[in-house]
Amino acid sequence: MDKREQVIEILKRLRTIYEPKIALKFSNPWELLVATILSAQTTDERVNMVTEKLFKKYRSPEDYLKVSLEELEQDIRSVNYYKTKAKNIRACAQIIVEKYNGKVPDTMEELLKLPGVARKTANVVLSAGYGKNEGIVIDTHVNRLSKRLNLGKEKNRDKLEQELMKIVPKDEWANFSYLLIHHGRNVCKAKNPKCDECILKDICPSAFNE
DNA sequence: CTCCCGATAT
DNA sequence: ATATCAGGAG
Repeated sequence: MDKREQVIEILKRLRTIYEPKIALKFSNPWELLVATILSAQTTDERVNMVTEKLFKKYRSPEDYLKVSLEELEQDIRSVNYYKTKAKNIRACAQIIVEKYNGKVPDTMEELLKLPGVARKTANVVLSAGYGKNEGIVIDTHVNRLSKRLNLGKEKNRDKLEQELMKIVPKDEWANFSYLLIHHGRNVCKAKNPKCDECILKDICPSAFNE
């Protein structure tokens, strides 16, 4: 079985147990951008807890500019790196209000110019926010599972993304990312993966062999 | 490579 | 106590 066929089989199986959707809660691209910035090194569950209150208090990018940086920091204090993230969210809001008329950009090029936004965050906004398949979301889970499943071996995340883009059908790029992320959180965990109950164990080179 | 620097699981 | 969590910037 070559890698392309292996990917098809993996997608088929994971689709029977997960929805290929992002777990972050949001109702527009701006909220998605904020939630994704908050999600760095933080579980989606915690981000959703924070944003549930946050999005009621701050409705638009302008609202984030009306309060002090310290107040925004306190409102997101339970996520990791809250000071850096508060600064980045504020700076994003400023740029989006001034340069983009309050609308989050919908191209990779423009998104990458925003502070605190690299390819991972940009790919999330493009795929989950605008329905565009520009690339593959490479987060800690996609990175780990790709290596365990022997789909890619590049250490550099941008190179791994290029490697995976060659073996995953383009119309499945977004689905691939979100299915692997769900599986990474629930079964194929960084520590103590549950290989015995894994739906992929018979085709995984790393099963029971960590 | 280091810094950022909270909450939770083990 | 320590590893890890939907990372990115300097």
